[in-house]
Amino acid sequence: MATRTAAQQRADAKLAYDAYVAECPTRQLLDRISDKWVSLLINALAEQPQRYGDLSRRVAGISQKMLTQTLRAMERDGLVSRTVTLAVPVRVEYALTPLGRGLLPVMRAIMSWAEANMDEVLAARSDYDSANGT
Amino acid sequence: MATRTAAQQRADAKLAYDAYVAECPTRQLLDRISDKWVSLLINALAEQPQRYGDLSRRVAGISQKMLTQTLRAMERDGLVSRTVTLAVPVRVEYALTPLGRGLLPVMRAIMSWAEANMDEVLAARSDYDSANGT
DNA sequence: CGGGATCCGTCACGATACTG
DNA sequence: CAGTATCGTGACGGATCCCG
Repeated sequence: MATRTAAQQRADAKLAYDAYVAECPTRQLLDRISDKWVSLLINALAEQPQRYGDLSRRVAGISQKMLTQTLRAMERDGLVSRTVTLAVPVRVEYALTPLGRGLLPVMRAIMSWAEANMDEVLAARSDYDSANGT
Repeated sequence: MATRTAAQQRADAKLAYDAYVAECPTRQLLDRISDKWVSLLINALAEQPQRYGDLSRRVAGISQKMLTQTLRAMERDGLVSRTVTLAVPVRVEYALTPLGRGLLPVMRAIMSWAEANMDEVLAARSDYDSANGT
């Protein structure tokens, strides 16, 4: 329970002391989209609707906790749908909603940029590192 | 020193256990871009080059620690430049590099999507919340 | 003074174990 | 198979101090 509550109170706190957020509510959404796991999950689900275990393997680095937590948050925001098929092994399938699917072009744009400029970033990175010794 | 080291070891650890990352190095970049503060700072710096204190006020919710840390990471990746003008009060100005400026269209796309679909997300959110009671 | 490093408390995260 | 509960670590925010 502490998980979502914590995220919530951070958002609330921000709204309280950050006028910039208040006059531009899209910051909340940008925060949600700018989540590491959200972007990965959206891309994963873009290929096809997938089950919990599939996503767990597809994204690989994610823990069950964060997978559940992120999936819940995305479901709450209407980005993904959660379909439970009651069977002997319970089957839960996650899929992108039309709303979530609308994020795909944006995600693809990010991926494209990353692919195109990866080497430049790597160069800058090693450059910076060599300048700082360690 | 623990700051950059931490970010480093996370990246290293990921490369070690995540095969999906290995075959698609753009994931590292997506991680960097998908950072909450990075996106806000890019947007802030897009308007104009700004000093440390300006950014601190502009982004508001950010702590000095995270501001410095994120700025360093972005500088390392060649997204921003750090110019120190030696004067009585030291003047440090941060600006987007051409590489970082290339991220602007993507960021603007995200912002546009957020603006366009904000109400839908909010609706889904309250819908979900009312279904869950608390 | 402005820029930033350091210390500390807290909370979010990751790994593991357990349940329906 | 899909999740929840528990626990340890470390990342983050806040305050303080330092340096040019």
